[in-house]
Amino acid sequence: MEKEMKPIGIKDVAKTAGVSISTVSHVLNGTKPVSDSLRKRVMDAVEELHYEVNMVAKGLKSGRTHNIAVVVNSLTSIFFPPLLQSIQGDADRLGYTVTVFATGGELNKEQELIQMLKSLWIDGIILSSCADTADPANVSYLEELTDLKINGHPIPLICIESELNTRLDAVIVDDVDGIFTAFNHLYDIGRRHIAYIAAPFAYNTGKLRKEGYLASLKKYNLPFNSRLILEGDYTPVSGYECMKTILASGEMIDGLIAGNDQMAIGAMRAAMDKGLKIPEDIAVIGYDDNFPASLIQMSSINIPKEEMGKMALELLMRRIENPNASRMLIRLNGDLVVRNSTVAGTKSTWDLENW
Amino acid sequence: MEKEMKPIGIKDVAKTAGVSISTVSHVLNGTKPVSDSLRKRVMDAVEELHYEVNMVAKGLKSGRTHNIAVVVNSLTSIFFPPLLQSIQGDADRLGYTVTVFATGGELNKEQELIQMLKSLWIDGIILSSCADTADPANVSYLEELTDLKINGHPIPLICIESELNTRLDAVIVDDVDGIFTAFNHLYDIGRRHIAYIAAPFAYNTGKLRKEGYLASLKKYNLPFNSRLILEGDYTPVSGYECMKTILASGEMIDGLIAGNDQMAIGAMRAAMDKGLKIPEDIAVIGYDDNFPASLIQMSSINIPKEEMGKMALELLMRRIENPNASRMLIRLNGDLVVRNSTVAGTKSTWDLENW
DNA sequence: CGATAATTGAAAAACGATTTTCTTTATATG
DNA sequence: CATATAAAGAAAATCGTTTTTCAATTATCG
Repeated sequence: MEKEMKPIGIKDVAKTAGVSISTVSHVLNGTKPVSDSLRKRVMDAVEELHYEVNMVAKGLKSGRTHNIAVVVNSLTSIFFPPLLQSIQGDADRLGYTVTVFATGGELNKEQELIQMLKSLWIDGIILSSCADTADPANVSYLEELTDLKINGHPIPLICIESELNTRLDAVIVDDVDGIFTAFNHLYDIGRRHIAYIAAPFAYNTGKLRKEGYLASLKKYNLPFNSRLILEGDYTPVSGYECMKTILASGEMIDGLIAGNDQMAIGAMRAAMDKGLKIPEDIAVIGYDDNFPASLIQMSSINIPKEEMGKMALELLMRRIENPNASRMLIRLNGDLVVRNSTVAGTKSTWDLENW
Repeated sequence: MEKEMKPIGIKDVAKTAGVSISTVSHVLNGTKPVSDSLRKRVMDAVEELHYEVNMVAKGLKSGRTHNIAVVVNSLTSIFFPPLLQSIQGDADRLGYTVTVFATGGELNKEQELIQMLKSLWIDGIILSSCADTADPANVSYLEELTDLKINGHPIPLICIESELNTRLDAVIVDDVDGIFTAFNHLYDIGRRHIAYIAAPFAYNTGKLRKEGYLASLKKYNLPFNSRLILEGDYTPVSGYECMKTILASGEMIDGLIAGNDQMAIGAMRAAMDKGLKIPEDIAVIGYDDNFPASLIQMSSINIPKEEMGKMALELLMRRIENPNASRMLIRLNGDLVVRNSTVAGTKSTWDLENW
C-alpha cells in the first residue's frame, strides 16, 4: 500500500502557526510588515515542518524561475568549463540555478535548443552561438534572437565569445588586439618572418584574428606573404598539416602564431619532426592559453575565461533587473603568457622533446 | 507605454481551434483518442499561434519537471566535463534538462545544495559526493540521502564515483582492479621495485586504490616497503614532492604508480630533475587517463568517463520509472593505455584529436 | 475623545496547465 | 427499432504559490 504522503505546503504552515495562508507568504517574502511575535510563530512552524517553498509554483505565479540557461558548443572543449564554473558559482551566490545545453557546434541544434527554451520559462540565456553572422541565411535567426520572446515578454540574452550584432549585449575578446600582442612579442624577440596558422575564417573570431595578423604586418612594415598564412580548423591535426605545408614551401620562418593552442601544438610537433628547435629555430605562440599550454610550457595569449563568465552573468542580471537598459558590450583583452616555446628557459624544462 | 502582451496559452489555442481547453490538452498529450479532423484543427491552431507548452505550469500539475540535477565537485576538474557532456547529451535526447551544481569539494556546500534542491522539484539527482563514508559524523547525512524526499515523496538519487552505501544506486569504478591493472603492466615489463604515490586515504577511492596496490604486491609475492608508498593530495606538486622523498630515501625503484594523472606528472618531473630517464630508469603510470596524459604521452589507466555518465543517467531514468526497483550497482573497469612513460617508442597516433 | 490614518489578518482570484466527471453524440447489437 | 456501449467534447477541480481586495484592529493627532 502506497502511502501517498501529501507534501507540506504553505497551508500546512499556516495551520500550524494558526494564521492565514497569505500571512505566511508575507512573512516569508517580506511583502508586508508583520509583528515580530507573529513572524516568530510562522518561522517556528516552518522550522518544525521542514517547509521548503515550492519554486515551481512560485515560478508559475511570479513568472520568475530563477533559472538561467547556458548554451555552448561543447561542455568538454577545455574552453567552456572554466567559463561555466565561473557562471555557475556566481549564479549560485545570487540564488539562480544554471541549466546547461550543448549544441555540438551545429546551428540546427542551437536553433532547436533556443526554440525549446521557450517552453522552459527561464529567466535568461547566455549563448555562445555558432552562427556565422556573415551568412545571409542566418539573418532571420539573428533577428529572432535579438527580439527573443518567451511567454509573451522579451527574455534577456547575452552573447559570449562572438558579437552577434550591435543590439545584443555581449562579452567578447578583443581578438585583433590579442593576435597583435602575440605578434608584438615575437617581434620583440627579434623574429621577422612570422607565419600565421589561422582560425577558420568562417567564424567571426577567425576573421578578427586574421585581421590582427594583417594589422601587425602593416604596423611593423613587414611584407605580406600569402604562403605564410594558412587556414586551419582548430584541430591539432590541422595545425600539424599547415606547418608541414609551410615548411615544405621553402619559406624560411622564425616565428609562428597559431589561431588557437591546439593548432599551435600540432605545429610544434611538425616542426620538431623536421628536426627544428623550438624556440631557437622557430618561436611558436598559441592563443587561448588553455590548460595544456601551461603543461607543455607553450607561450600563449591568455583569454580571461573566468572573467568572461563573470561579466556575462553580470550583464544578464543587469538586463533581468532592467530590460530597457542600454545595450552593453564588454570587450576583454587577452594577455601575453611567455613560456619556453618563445623564450627558452623561461620556466623549468618541460618540453615535448623529453617524451 | 509597456504593452503587456499576454502569453499565448492553451486557452488561446482552444479558442482559435474552436474547441475546449481539455480537448487541446488531450490532443497534445494523447491522453484520450480524438478524431483526426479535430486533431488537425488543434495542431493547426498550435502552429498558427506558435504555442509552446508551459513546462512550469505542467510541472506544477504533474509533479514532473523533467529536470535533473548533477552535483559534482568542480566543473573544471578535467574529470567531470566528459561525464557532464555525456549526461547532458543523453538527457537532452530523453527530453530532460540538466542543471549543474558545484560543491568545490566542501561537504557543507554539498549539504546546502541538497537542501536547496528540495525546493526545486527536480526529478532526480546524480551526485558525486565528497562525504567521507567512514566518518561517523556523516552517518546521519548519508541516511538522509538514502531516503531523500522532496515534496513528500522520495526522489531518485544516483551516486557516481563513490559508493555511498549499499542501498543507493551507484556507478563506480573498480579502483582495486584499476591499480592492479597498472601494477600488472609494470610487472609485465620487468619492473619489480614499484612505488605508489597514493590518492588521499580519506576518500573511499583513495582507500581502494591503496588496497589495489597492496593486493598486487601480495599477488606477485613482492615485499611491502612502507617507504615506497606515500600519500599525495591529487595535485602535481604533491606528486613532485612525494617522488623527491622517495628518490632521496635511497630506495631504488624502477616503477611508479600514481593515484591520479596529476601526481604522476609531478612525479615524472621530479624524476627528470634528478636526471633519471623515463621509462628506462623508472616506468611511470598514472590513473584516470585525463586528457593531458595523452598530450604528454604518459601511460595511464583509462576511466570510462562517458560510459559512467551514460550509465548514471540510465540508472536514474530506471528509478524515475520505477521507484521501487531493486538497488543497482554498476562497477566499471578502467583499461590500460600504454604510452611512452612505460614503454619507449610507443609513439601513438594523434591522441590530440579529442582535445 | 473622535475622526483619520496606519497596520494587520483573512478570503479569494489568479498563474497555465492536467485530469476527473459529466454530457452528449455516434455505433453496434439483439 | 430500442437499448446498450463506445467515443468525443465541455465544465470544473486541482497543483502550491502570490497578490489583490477588503475587513478589522490599533495607533495618531488635533
